[in-house]
Amino acid sequence: MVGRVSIDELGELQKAVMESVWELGEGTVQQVRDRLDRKPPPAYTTILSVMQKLEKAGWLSHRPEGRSYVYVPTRSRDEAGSSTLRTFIERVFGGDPLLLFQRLLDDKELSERELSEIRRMIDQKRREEGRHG
Amino acid sequence: MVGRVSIDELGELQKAVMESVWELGEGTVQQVRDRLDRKPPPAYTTILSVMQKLEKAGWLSHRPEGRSYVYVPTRSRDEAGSSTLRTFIERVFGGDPLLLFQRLLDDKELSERELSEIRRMIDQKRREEGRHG
DNA sequence: AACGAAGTACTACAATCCGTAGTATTACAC
DNA sequence: GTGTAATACTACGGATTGTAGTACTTCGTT
Repeated sequence: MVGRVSIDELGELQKAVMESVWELGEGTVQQVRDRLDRKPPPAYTTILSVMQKLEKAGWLSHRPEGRSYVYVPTRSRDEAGSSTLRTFIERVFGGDPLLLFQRLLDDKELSERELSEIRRMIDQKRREEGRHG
Repeated sequence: MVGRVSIDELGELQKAVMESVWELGEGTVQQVRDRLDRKPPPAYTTILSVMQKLEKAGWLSHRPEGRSYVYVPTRSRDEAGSSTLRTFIERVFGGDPLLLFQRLLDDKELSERELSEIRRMIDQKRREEGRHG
């Protein structure tokens, strides 16, 4: 089952672990465990298991360092967010990003500032692409 | 457990059933079953169970009509998409729609047409809100 | 060379969810 | 009343998640 591409297909703890690893850049089981602040801190082996499963699922890889393993995300938080967004648009909006955007506009209380910010982003993007039509 | 708000928290069959009901507007178990085209069509009672669970979870309601029940979505496809988007932005982008939008821009191969379409949507929205700044 | 500490590997298990459907029951048509 | 179609109720196997124990390895220290 190496195919969990989307962040929201992860369980709560799994997601929290991934967030920690992303924040840390990379980290050992201990470091991740310390960073999570959960009511009763999960056992070391719990976090270990979760991370091993995340590795099996393709979210993490590891390298030995000293006596322990340093776990590294296979994708940046951004990349993960991207595929998550992609599959989300696929699933919920039939693959059409414009539908998503329309819903975004209709739904959210976007301030005037945010609206102009979005326009600015678009113009920026246009400049990057070297087209001004 | 009445609180599954987001479409992507549904299972595959559950989602397919919801889509069918949305497409039909409303429908009986039979109608939904006929509309799904699955390799071996699931047993009538399977669809029935699924729909009963969906009702318990708040996605459907029903009214008696003739000998059977007509199931009705509690929310339109659009409304469901909206809450799904909301929870998605919450989960994946920390609640910031601009982050989502930025990722959308970075990610997707948006054509010039789509970009101007988006600008048009924004301007439209602005007019609706009666502000032009 | 033996011991202890720290870490990993492997295994397990309860809860929950999903798909799946059988069986029992009800209600209407004839 | 008999049969048919529908619903209600119950069950169950597989998967996933969180949870962690136990056993094994490895390295530093004595």
